[in-house]
Amino acid sequence: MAATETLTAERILQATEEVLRRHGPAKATVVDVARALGVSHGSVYRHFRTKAALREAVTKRWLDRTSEALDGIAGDGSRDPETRLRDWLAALFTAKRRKAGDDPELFATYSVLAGEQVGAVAEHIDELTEQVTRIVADGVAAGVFHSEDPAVSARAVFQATGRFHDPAYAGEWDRGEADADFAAAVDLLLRGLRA
Amino acid sequence: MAATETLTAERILQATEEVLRRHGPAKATVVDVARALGVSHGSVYRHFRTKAALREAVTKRWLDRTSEALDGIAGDGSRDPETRLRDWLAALFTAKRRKAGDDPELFATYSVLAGEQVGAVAEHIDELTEQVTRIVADGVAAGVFHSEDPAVSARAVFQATGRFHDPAYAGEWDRGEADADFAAAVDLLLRGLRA
DNA sequence: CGAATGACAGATTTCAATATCTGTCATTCG
DNA sequence: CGAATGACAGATATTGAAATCTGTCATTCG
Repeated sequence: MAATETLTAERILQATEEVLRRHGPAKATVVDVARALGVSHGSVYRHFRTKAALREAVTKRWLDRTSEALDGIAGDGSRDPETRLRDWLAALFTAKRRKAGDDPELFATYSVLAGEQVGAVAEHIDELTEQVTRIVADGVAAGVFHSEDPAVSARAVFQATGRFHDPAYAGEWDRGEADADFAAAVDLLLRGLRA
Repeated sequence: MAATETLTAERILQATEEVLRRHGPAKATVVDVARALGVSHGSVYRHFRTKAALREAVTKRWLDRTSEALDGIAGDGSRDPETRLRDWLAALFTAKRRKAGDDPELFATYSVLAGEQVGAVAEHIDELTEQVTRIVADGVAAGVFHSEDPAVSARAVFQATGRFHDPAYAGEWDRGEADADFAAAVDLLLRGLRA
């Protein structure tokens, strides 16, 4: 964190993540971030108008990491839609479960941030739902799925699997039934989608 | 609340509900309950060993009211299983939404209690899932549903509709999309269940 | 001149003293 | 005699004064 480098939004975001990791969401202050960077807090306010804006930017970053990883699966037109949807849902569940399990405190921290940044989360969910819509639409085009409206079906699939990606349920992802429940949910939903 | 009546568990539960309604979950104390009844708090402890036990009893009562209302629909063998399942899910959603909308503070209070009483909630969920299992099993018997294991399918249906009954989502039940989302979810799940 | 500072007002958080609560039990009451 | 009480120890919650934080802006620095 050499104070010699120019102060950029990017460096501030990195420092903010570090402070959040160390202090948690409640105790992470703008002053802490400035301290970590060796600058005055006034300088941070030059790049982010408010603390909320800074938190939102950090949250967006974190959410985007998930979206990008899944986009590859959703966009892979070479594989059949049913497998792709199964893989996509499994990848989402696995990624969330891993994050929650590996570093529960950091996951909890970001869950709190997500709760604050309703707008950013809504956008993220829209992105993910859009990915599912693409898979469903491909399936309809290929004649393997039935759907009046792929966007509506995708939304239903995404919401119905909420238990396996919504942080509110993170506590249940460790329990033994989780995998069986997930398999049952996916099987039922895919039966519902099949032409 | 005449102090002349004998002190029964039932009277204590009624007083506790009243105190919870007035003070909310954080500020409702055993001393408050005793005060409301015009007795010493020691007397309350004669009927409930701990404050947690008292809260659990109140929570169970509240949860049971929901279960009973739905049991009638689940058990009505005269109607076809698909309609029954649709009605059951709609009744659950409507009941929850009405409670949350009519008296948001009381609903929030009971949601907090439910969060404390994980055991009681688990039992309640088992009861509800059992009701769905009955409907699914009837459907399989009648040849209108397909399911390897009605209990597993019922669990999947119940969990997949969590967004429409889990208090964690109460904030979204008012939003305009809720009804369309619910309809889409139920349609997709029923397509998945049909033989 | 634009980037960074730090003093400032008002809002929020922390902390320690104080008050209240939980759960027990020897005693009282009817 | 069984039901109810209230004093008590330890745990928890409330309170208000002091410390810290947020966001602004006139001033300094390079």
